[in-house]
Parts: sequence; C-alpha cells; structure tokens
Amino acid sequence: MGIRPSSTRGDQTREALIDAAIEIFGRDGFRAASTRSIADAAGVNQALIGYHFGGKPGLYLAAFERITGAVEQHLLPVTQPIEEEFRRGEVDRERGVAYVLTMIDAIVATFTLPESEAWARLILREQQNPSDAFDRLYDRVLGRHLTLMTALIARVRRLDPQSIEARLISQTVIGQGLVFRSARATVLRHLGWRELGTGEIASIQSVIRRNVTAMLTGR
Amino acid sequence: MGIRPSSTRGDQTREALIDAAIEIFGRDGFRAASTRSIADAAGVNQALIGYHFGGKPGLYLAAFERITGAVEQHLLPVTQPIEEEFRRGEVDRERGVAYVLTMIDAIVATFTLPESEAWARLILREQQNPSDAFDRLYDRVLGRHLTLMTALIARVRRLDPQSIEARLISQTVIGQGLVFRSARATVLRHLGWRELGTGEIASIQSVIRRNVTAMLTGR
DNA sequence: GTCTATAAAGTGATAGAC
DNA sequence: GTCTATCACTTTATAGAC
Repeated sequence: MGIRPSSTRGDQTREALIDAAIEIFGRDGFRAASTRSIADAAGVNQALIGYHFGGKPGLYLAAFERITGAVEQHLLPVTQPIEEEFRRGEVDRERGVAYVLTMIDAIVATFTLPESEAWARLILREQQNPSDAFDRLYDRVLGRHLTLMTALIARVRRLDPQSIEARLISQTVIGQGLVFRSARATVLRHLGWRELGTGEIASIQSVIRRNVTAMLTGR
Repeated sequence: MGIRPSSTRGDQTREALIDAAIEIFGRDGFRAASTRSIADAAGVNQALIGYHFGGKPGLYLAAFERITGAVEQHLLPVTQPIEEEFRRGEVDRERGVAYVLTMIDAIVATFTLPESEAWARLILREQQNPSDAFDRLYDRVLGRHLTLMTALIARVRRLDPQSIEARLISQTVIGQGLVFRSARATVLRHLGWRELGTGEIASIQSVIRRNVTAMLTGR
C-alpha cells in the first residue's frame, strides 16, 4: 500500500509482448509464429521473451490468459446479474426468454468487436486442437456461460437443465451468433458486406432474436 | 479412349502427398507444416514435392482443391435435385421447409464426418485469413448452397430472395449446424461427449430440425 | 520419376557484457 | 532489464546421379 508501482519498464515490455503475441500467434499459429517477429512487432529485443516468459510456450500461455480475461470482462457485466437473479429463483419463463436474448446479444457483440478478430483466431485454433490453454478458457468463461444459458432454456422449455436436449438447444442458439465470426469470409461474401459495422451487427442481433423467440416460445 | 492409364507411380505419389498435405497443413497451418513431415507422412521423398507441385504453395492449392471437390461430392447429390425442382418453380412453401431441413441435415452430416475434421481445420483457417484457395471453394460450393438455401427460405417466409433478411436467416440456420464443428472442443465438453457418433449426430439433426421449423413456420 | 546431398536462410534458446 | 552474438538445429528449394 502507499507506493503505486505505476508501470516499470519491465511491465511495459511484458504488455507489449503479450499484445504482439495475440496478434501473431493468431495469424500464424503457435509453431509458425517466430519469437523474432513477435519481438519486432512489440518493438522489443528477442531475448526478452526468454527473460520474461521463460520461452515461447510461456508467452503463448500468457497471451491466451489475457484473451480469457478479455472475453470474461465483456460478458460478465451482462451475465453475472442474470446468474444471481436465476440463483435467487426469480426467473420465470417470460424473463427466461428475455435473458436468453440478452445473452446472445452480448455474445454477438463481443465476438464482432474488432479486437475479437485476433482472439477468435486463437480460440478457433484451440477448438480444433485444444491445449492446456483451452482448459482455462473453458473453465473460467465458456462453461459458465453455457451452463447459465442451458438453465434458462430448460426453464423456458420445461426441460431438465441436465438434459442433452437443453444443452443442444443452447449450442444451436450460440452457433447462430458465432457463425458470423467463425465463417466470417463466407458471411461477408454472401451478404455483400465489406465488414461488420454497427448497422450490420444490429441486423444480425435482430434476426437471431426473432429466431430464438420462435424456437423457445413458438411465437 | 481405349487405354486406361490405371494409375502410374507418379499419380500415386501425387495422391499420397495431397492426402498427407490435407492432414498436416490442417494440423499445423501452412507455414508451420514442413514439407519434410508431409513427405514422410506420405511415405515419399521430400524432393518430390518440388517435382510434382512446383513447391509448398502448389501443394497447398492442390490439397485445398481436393477438399473443395470432396465437400461438393457430399452435398451435391442432395442439393442438385432440390436446385432443379426449384428452378422449375415446383417448390411451394411446405416443400420449401422440407428442403431446408434436408439441406441442413446434409450439412451437419458432411461436417461431422471423420474426414471433415481435417478439411474443417483448413477451411476455418481460410475463413479467418482467406487466400486464393478460398475463392474457389466459395465460388464452387459455399456460394451455390447459400444461394439455394436463401431462395428456399425467401419462398417460405415470403421475402425477397435478394434481401439481407433472407440471407441472414440462411446464415443462422447453417450456423446451428457448423457450431458442432467450429466449436467442437466446447461442444464435446458441454455435452459430456467423447466424440460425435451416429447417435449424437441424429440428436443434433433432430434439435436443429425442430428449431428451423419453428423459425420458419412459427410451429 | 525418384533419389542423395547440400546451399542459404531461418528457428528458439542462452551466455555474457552493460 | 536489456542488449549483442552465437550455437545447434530445422527449413525450402534445387543440382545432379540414377
């Protein structure tokens, strides 16, 4: 207490390396990304990766940890209140639908952020070939949100929240939003869009809201 | 005509290299995949990549071309008859729904095939960072099927087939199926599954069918 | 058409000066 | 905490024998 370390030179180096690592690991993959290109992009000496992170794998883990925190930071302000209200047993069927819509809106918003381009590349890679880094992401963020959405859907559809059906419906809801990130090149071409701006994102959210309402309520 | 070249030694080498390339480019990415590891996996000398494909980029293009053909071969037997019936103006609203369901079933089936694991890794990579190879896949396969599904959905929902809304609905339908490939690690963990077998795939198709029917008809 | 051998460039890690 | 220099290894491409 008292002394604020502000930001030492070493801290700045660490941060710059992590930022560059997210970008370059995402673009090239773990093995193809060279420590020299990451150090260059960070404006930092290559030998400092060894000093600060022990080596290339340590830097990768630090980069993925940062992504996990960033995704959490974007979703939690929306989902934590819902989670608490649900735990208190205050969520009826009507509110359940509304909260599923709120959650999918937040997921679409998060994964269409410009920053999410770099995150998503790394996360998609891990999905196809999970390493230790993925475990942390799933345990801290993905699993938690899937559990909540499944619970809401189970309440609305009067299903067992442990049932395969409730879980599968969750996945299909989230899949409707994630396709705009995971199949991005296809989406842009088919829609004739150059990028996902605020107008485009609003259109996406509106269509998904209508789909999900119909899926859950038949209306 | 007359002479059947059967399969020369060179042809076998080409085929073995392409098979190995799909696997290893998919696993490691273009840059990280070494021509030596591909040649080893193919049981072939490393120098033959230069001889048959001109070099590493040529082999990558050949591998992606093969994937394009494979996806086409799985989808076209289902979708071509629908395409023709639609062109003859014989598809009413009820049939339109049935054909959207048939198409999404085929898409799920194709992208849960064991072989599709290797294809999908490459296709997902191209989605985040499209190269020339992606253009061919989109023009030959993806665009064609998106156009057909959008036309069917437009008919059912009485929308302009050129409208953004009809196209967005197509994407959300397909997204429900693709999430089981693109977010595979997350899906398996959340569902408590070890892999997608025939039973699991049937459950997925059943849930998506119900979702899509509700989305398109309100029933 | 396939092989061996090798040139030229790049890789991650690290020792040691400051 | 940062730097330069370098080691040991791997990479792609290719020349040339068979």
